[in-house]
Formats: sequence, structure tokens, C-alpha cells
Amino acid sequence: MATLDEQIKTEIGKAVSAVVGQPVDSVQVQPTNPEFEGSHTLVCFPLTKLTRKSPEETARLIGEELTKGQLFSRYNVVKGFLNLSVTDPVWVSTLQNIARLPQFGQTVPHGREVMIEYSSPNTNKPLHLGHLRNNFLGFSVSEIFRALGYTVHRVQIINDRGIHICKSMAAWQLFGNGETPESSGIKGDHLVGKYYVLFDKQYKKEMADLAARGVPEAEAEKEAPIMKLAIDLLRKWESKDEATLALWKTMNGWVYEGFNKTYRQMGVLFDKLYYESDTYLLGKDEVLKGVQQGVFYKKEDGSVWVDLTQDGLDNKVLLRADGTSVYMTQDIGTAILRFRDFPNIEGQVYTVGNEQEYHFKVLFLILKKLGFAFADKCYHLSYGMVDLPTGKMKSREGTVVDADDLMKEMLDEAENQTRALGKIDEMTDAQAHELFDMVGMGALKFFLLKVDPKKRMLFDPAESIQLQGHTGPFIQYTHARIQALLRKAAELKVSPNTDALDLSVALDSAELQVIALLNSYPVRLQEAGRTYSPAVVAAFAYDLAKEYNQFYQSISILGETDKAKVNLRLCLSLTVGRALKHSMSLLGIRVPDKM
RNA sequence: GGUCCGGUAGCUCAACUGGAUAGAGCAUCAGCCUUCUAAGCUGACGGUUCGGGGUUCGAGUCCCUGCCGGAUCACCA
Repeated sequence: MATLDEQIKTEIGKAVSAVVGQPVDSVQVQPTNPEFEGSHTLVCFPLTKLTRKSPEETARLIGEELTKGQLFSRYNVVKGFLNLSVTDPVWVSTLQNIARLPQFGQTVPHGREVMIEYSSPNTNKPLHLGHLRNNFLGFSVSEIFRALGYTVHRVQIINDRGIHICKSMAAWQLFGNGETPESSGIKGDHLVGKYYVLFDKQYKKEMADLAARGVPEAEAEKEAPIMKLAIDLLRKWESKDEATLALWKTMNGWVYEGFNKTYRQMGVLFDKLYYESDTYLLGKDEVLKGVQQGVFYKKEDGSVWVDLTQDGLDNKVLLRADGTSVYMTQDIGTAILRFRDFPNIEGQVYTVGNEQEYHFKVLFLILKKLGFAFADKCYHLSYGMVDLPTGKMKSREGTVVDADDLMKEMLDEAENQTRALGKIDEMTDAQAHELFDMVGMGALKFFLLKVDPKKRMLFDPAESIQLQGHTGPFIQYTHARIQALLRKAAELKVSPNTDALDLSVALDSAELQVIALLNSYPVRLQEAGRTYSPAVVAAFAYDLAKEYNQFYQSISILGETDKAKVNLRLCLSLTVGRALKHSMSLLGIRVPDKM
């Protein structure tokens, strides 16, 4: 059966063709401004060239034609805008169709597959605010694609090797005295991060000493004893020195234990993990093959390059003169490996900050030059930096907002405000804590996801813990309110019955607005998928909650004497509740039944 | 310097990809709980959409130009 939107489009198409006298391929329909009567508006200016009449006259003729049918009851014309009113029975039956689908918004799985990468941290320090935006985005986009019927593989590449972890290892060897997460009570990732900071401190001190002795800076950078130790550890690691590997494994193990706790609190999941230590050599063969194919070229010193000047970019190194890989080499290898692991995926989505836009442009170009068709289906989900009111986050200046700390603060704040409102009086301790978690995380996730991913955003802590207004908790509250209403209805034995919906009830404009909004959900979801933007889903959830609250506040539901109206309003509430729950779940946000 | 983003109310963000009088939240002020959860609702205040040109029935949106902010252009990752 055709959806309301499809029916409307066909009807309007027919009417326009009838008035214009010839088929018109595309007509422009938009939602009517709330200040005018109607729900759908046809923009008639573009048609005047064909009708050779004024916009008003054109609109009037089409309006006359349309109101002959069953879909529209009335029309009005403002300038060249034809505002159309869909009849109440059509709206009620639209609501009925939606209410009959418990999985409204969910597309039936069609088997197409995508891979989505997100998170992908280094293992030398704990996760911070920037990672939160990354993880929430990646997880949410995964959920959106699942809702659109895709099979999604959520992956990350863990940067577990390299000089950064060797720095932490070096500092631990020097200053650690055998300290472990158990002995110190410090979470593993934070403990390793502590030594990374210690490394930096010591390194700076040694640099200063060397400078005082007149050693040039460039030389001092490499000659500082602790740096020499780190470089030595990296070399030993690459030659598979047993003791070094053991320490590396131990310290990475601490980090993973810490990360897993953080991921659990964040509520994100992965289907497969890739480790750089397994994949970092993979790209080399492909690059060498590329040299043979003539896609890349080798310089006299033995380094391998790709010439991208034809594509408006530069020359880029792919293998160092000593034959070792660079970051790009690894990424080529990893990309190819993933398509081998999952031959059916259409493409990969990389959730990585916008400072790496150039890198991914180059990566996709190279994959294409190597002849991989999937290169066209790769997408860099590039997101903007998260700034603080004090400016940019800088680890060296200690202005980084730690992910664990922040989440804890959010939960504490949720608890404070919830207690202050006396909301947990009838709850068990466990229920209360689950609520604090839902509200705190809901506030944080919504705050980070409501902004267009592409845009750089400001994280104001004071604003992020707001639980009123344009926030996650506002939407959660609306959901809880609806559930309370439905519980009350059940007590009164008037639970919503979608089959009993009476198509002849007259709709209030507040009811109509809510139904129209509900009806737009599938389109909004499509848009969210097309633009890889959870912000679209967040906007929908907020709009719906806002609109519902206006309805709820202006119209009595259980106090209504007309039984048909009570049932309609309950069905409407039930359906809104489901849509809120579903859309919020796509953001990784849970909604409570009481709050 | 080259390339790519961005600049919208005091602040944080929208604006269905060219449509009507540019919308929300926060903040400020004024109202609404004896009635389905006030984490709510209603109203007021708040704008030269960075400046200047252009394209057309119509521009925050497209083109040119200037200003401001950011990212990037490594044998780093």
C-alpha cells in the first residue's frame, strides 16, 4: 500500500499535469508554515512558465482540481503558495497504519552490508572528550544504518604499537617500581597515561639540560636519554625481543581493561577489533605490487612514492628508504584486509576527525589507482573538533577533558537534580541508579550528537549538564510521561486500541501536527543515513517531543468524554512513545518509563 | 602561500539543499500545578544571517570579491 506521502505526490502530480496540460516530472511540495492553514504546500512559481498565468491563478486552478479528490478537504492560496489540508480521516488512517507497526521506523533487513569504523584510540593514554564525540557518532551511525535495513560491521583499529606506547613503557621502566593497576588502585589506561605524562616531563627536563650544555635542539631531541630508551624499546619490539614484548603486552593489557570499562559506560559495541600490531606490515606487499604495475614509483634512495599531482594533490611517500611502512601504507593494507574478511560489504565508513581529511582523500585515491572498485564506496565520516570555552583541548597543557571523569560528573549531576526533584521516592536503589545513568548519559550523548557532525562544536560543561530545554532528558521525560499516562489508562481499562480507531473523529490541530510529524519519521531517517548525521535523528526526536508536549498540555486525554477521542489520543500517545524510544535508541540513548 | 571547512539573536545550535514574516534552547522578564508527571506549557524581549557586488519571480542557501576563525599541505600517527 502506498504511504500518505506517495499518495499525495501522485495526486498532486496528476492535478498539476491536468492544469498545465502536459506531464510535469517534478513538483515542489513542502510542509506548510504553521501560521497558515494546511499541512502540505505546493510551490507554484516554477509552474507559471508552463501555465502562462499568475502564480495565484495557477495555484487556485490546481487547488480546485485537487479538492475534487478524496485526499484534500480544503485549500488556500497565499501568493504563489498553494496550502492544502489533508482530510481528517486520511490523517487518522495514517496514524492507524503507523500504530499497527510496533517496529515503526525500522526497515526490513535487505542484506546489504557496510562496515563502520570508529573509536580507534592509541593505547598510551585514556580516552577524552574528543573520543566521546567519535564513539557516540560512530555507534549512532551504525544504529541508523541498521534501522535502514543494513547489516553493519562495527570495527576499530587499535593503535597498539609505535613510539607512543614505547614512551609509556620507557617511563614505567625508569620510574614505575613495578607499579600495576592492582597495586596502585589506578584504572589501567590512566596508569599507562600517567607514565606517558612522566615521559614527557622527563624528556623536557633532559632537553633543557642538553640545551644548557649548548647542544642544538634538533640533536637534543634524539639524544635525550629517555628518548633513546623509547627508541631502543621500539627497535627491540620490532625485532621481537621477548622481554620487551612481554612488557608491551602487559601494559596494553592494562589499557584494554580500562578501555573496556569506559566503553561499557559509554554503551558502545564492536563486532571485530583490528590491531595495528597485526596489520601494520600488510600494506607493504600491495605497495610493491603497485610499483610493478607502474602505479607508484621508486626513488634512487629506495623510497616509494605515489604521484597525485594529476589529481590536484602532491607526491606522497608510501615506503621509507629503509623499507619500513608509514601510516598510509598500513591503512592501505588494513582496508584491503577488511574487504577480504567481509567480501560482501559495499563500503567502509571511517569515523575520524576532520584533521585527517587529506589523509583519507589520498587513501581512497590510492585504493582506486590500485584497481579496487570499492574505493568509490569508502566514506570518511569527518567530524569537527570539540572546543572548550577556554579554547582548544591540549594534552600538554592539561586542558584535556577525561572521558571517565566527564561521564562520572554527568551521572552525579543527574543524581543531584533527580533527587532535588524528588523523583526517586518510590524507587529501589537499583532503579534509581539506572535512572541516573540513563539521564546522565542521555544528556551527554544528546548534547554531542545534536550538532551537525561536520561542524566544530563548543563543549560548555555548564550547558552540557542542563536537563531542561533542548536536551536528551527533555525527550526522556516526555517518554516517561507517556508511559505514566498509559499506565493510568490501563488502570481505567481504556488502553489504546488501534483496530477500534474511529476514522470519523474530528481532529484538533495539535493532534494533526503530531501525526504529521510522526509520519515524517521514515523520511528523516533516510536523510540521516544519506548524510551520515545523527543530528537529523536528534532533531526529529526533539521536534516530536516538543510537539507532543504542546498537545499534552493543551488537551485533556483521559478527561475527555467522547470515547472515540480518548482512544485516538491514547493511540497517538502510544505511537509517539514508541517513536521517541526508537529514535533515541538510534542515538544510543535509553529512555525510562518513570522519571 | 596552495587547498578545504566555517562565520546566523548576548551564548549554544536549527533552517527539509533556492521558497512565505530566518526558528529552538539557554539567559532576562511576565504568566500557568485541587485535574493524565511543572525535567513541562504559554507569552514578552532579542537579527543588516561577517562586509560588498552579482544571478532571478524569490538568496542565510548559488557565483565573484574582501575581512575574520580553523584544519591541512611530513620518510608523524
